[in-house]
Amino acid sequence: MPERGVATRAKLIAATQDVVREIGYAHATTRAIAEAAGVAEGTIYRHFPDKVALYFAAALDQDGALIAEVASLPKQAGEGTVVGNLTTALQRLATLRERIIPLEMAMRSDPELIERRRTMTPPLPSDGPSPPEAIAQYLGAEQNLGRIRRDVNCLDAALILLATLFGIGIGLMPNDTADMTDRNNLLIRSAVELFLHGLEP
Amino acid sequence: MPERGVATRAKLIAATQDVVREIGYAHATTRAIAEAAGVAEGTIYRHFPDKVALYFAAALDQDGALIAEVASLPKQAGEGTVVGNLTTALQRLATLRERIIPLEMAMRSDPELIERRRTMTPPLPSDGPSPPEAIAQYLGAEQNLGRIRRDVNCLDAALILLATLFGIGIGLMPNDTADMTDRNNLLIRSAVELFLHGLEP
Amino acid sequence: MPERGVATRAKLIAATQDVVREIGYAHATTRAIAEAAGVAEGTIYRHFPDKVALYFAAALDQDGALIAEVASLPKQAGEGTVVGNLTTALQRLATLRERIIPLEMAMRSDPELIERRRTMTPPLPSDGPSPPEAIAQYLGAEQNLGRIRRDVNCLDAALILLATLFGIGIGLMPNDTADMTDRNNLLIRSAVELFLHGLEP
Amino acid sequence: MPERGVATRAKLIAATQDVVREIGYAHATTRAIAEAAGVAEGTIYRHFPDKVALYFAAALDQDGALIAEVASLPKQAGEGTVVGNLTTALQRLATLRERIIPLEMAMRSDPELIERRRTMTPPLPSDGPSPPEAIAQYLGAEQNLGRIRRDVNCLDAALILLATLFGIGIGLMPNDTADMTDRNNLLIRSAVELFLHGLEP
DNA sequence: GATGAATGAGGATTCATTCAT
DNA sequence: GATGAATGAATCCTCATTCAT
Repeated sequence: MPERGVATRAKLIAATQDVVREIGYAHATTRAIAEAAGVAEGTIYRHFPDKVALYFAAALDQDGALIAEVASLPKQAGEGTVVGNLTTALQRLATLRERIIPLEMAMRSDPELIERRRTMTPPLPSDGPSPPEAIAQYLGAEQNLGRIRRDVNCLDAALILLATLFGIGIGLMPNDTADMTDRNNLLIRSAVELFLHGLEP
Repeated sequence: MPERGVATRAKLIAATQDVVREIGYAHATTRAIAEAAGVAEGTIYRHFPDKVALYFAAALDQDGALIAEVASLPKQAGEGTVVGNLTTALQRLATLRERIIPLEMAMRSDPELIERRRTMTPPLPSDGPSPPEAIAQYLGAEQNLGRIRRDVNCLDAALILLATLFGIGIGLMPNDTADMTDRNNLLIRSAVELFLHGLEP
Repeated sequence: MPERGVATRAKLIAATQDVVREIGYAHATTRAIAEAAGVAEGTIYRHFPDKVALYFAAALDQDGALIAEVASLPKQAGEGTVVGNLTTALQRLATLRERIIPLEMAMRSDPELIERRRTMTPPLPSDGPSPPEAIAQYLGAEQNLGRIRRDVNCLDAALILLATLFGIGIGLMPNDTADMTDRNNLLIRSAVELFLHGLEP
Repeated sequence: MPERGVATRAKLIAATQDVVREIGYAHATTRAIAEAAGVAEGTIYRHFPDKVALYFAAALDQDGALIAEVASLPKQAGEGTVVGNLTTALQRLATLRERIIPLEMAMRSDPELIERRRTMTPPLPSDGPSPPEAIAQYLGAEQNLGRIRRDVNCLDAALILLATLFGIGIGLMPNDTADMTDRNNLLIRSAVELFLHGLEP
């Protein structure tokens, strides 16, 4: 049975994700977040010491889900096709991160958040590989199976794949497309195919 | 020789780029910008109708330089290697955009700026292809020369390359490296090589 | 043997005195007081209608003890020395009031408390003389015994003695002394001696 | 010719003294002070870094006048009567401090202000003796002239006199008298006479 | 009696913008 | 053109108080 305030905390995290996505990090005020969560402004401070702590909770909210998602990737080495495995994994990551992309951007561009993250006690000992690690492990396993070129640095390749995913997620491209999710999933597949087959004939 | 006001305008734009990079878009106040520019706060409003206009001027400041930079790319088709041509071009873009990456992020994630950009009169009739267009043209030319696979959508490939560049520029990767520029240039080269040769054996 | 609620009430009063002394009247929040008392914030309102009532209870808490302390003073007229009798009485008052000096200051300088006190029903029919009255009575008795000059207004003298005591208690003097209580007791004795013997040769 | 904001600064200091006296230190909000000064709330922060700095400026506002007032006291040794000299000096001090007594109390009872004062850079090298020093010097000079007993510690006596003045100023006595200033001046004279002649016959 | 989550008015402070100089 | 004092709405946060448990 959930204690009295667990639901409120969850509402605040969801509201933060929604508000930052809808009106932007710079305009996501405590007032707007409280209103979206359907609680009083003061209630925020019963659950989080300050606004930045709420941002962090909202941004890291799905870290567990992300890690769980990619944890199984290395085991898939040898099954199906490399393109298929990576495309599926990246598309799932993209879906999971859709809500928090603006928060991730803020955490990477706002020096206040960067510093805070640096000095923050890590939330959990993270019982699984992070996305870049998991992808690098998967690529390494495929390398051993001969399905990936031997002269490739797997960690760099994983980072580059994720950088591409991030760039696509931000909507680097002219974003007047109606269904952004579909468009992005197509681009992710194209990107993976390009990465695998190469541009050269 | 620039008149008095022109120099002030340039100082404000440079100060905006510096301040946004150093303390973040959300914390870049008019006071901080004016101080960095060495002018009084009120002076901002002699050159720009409001703060958002200053952001735009700062963010689009180097659009001309970017366009000039990539304009020559299509003409290089057939010369040197594809990897070399793209690597050089992307590294130059990265260098030019280093100052304004945080502003670009803000312009893509802050709905206020997105809307403002939508309703803004385009600054110049854009006397050249934009970076994605130029890269797509280059890839198309190489395709005609047989140096790029025929079954590749050149515009998508260009967008994916730029998304990767953007993701790298944001510092998606653990950014504890001292010389970020060198690290990024290496990653850009790796990314281009991956894109060209593919991961598959 | 006190019931459950009586002990809680006492804890709240003691906590209020402690907290006001430690962090100041202006910063003594209900949260801090409840925490110091080891009870929940809501519990305060089970014992007092509001925070001001708690302040009053804490400030007047030792009025009974003060009155009891000075009640015996007039009877001492003629015994020992005047200096000794007054010094002992004032030092005892100082000790008793040590805990509540900041609350007394607040009750004399915060118009909200002053007004509230004015309209408050007097807590007890005051079964004894107040400190100024008791001291004045004592001085009058000594006057009759010829140990105090006849041309002295005893009530004024008592008020002045207490004003001095209050000024000393506030720590008017440079308060870097380690043991403030000892220093104050010495000053009280010096003050009484000055008052009695006079500065003139 | 006073610069643009000197008058505003003075208005803010006067308003702070008035508001703290009228509604108490704990209720003297920036809003109330700004309103009393006839300026916008934000204007406070153009002249003072924060509210505490404004309190300090208001509390120390008349330190120069106080020091100037007592500076001449030691030179009066031997002139007139000791009672007259001290009474006049103390009554003048009382008048000068009337506006700031509540602020002085706050500065002595609020740990935040005490700490701030401790770490504050002294406003001026204070080109004169402080009130306790000046009074002690005066008493010492009279001692040399034989008008004060030799076995008296002049600094302690000065501190005790000022403690009495402070206690009287706070209104330790039942403060329902209409004209508090007159009543206080009478008490000050009585206190000085008591101090000089002593209570003993 | 006791709790502590929730409240929302109010607090200090910031900030984009204006305007007299 | 340039200044910087003034503005006041808006921001983050606090706090006395209430109430369902």
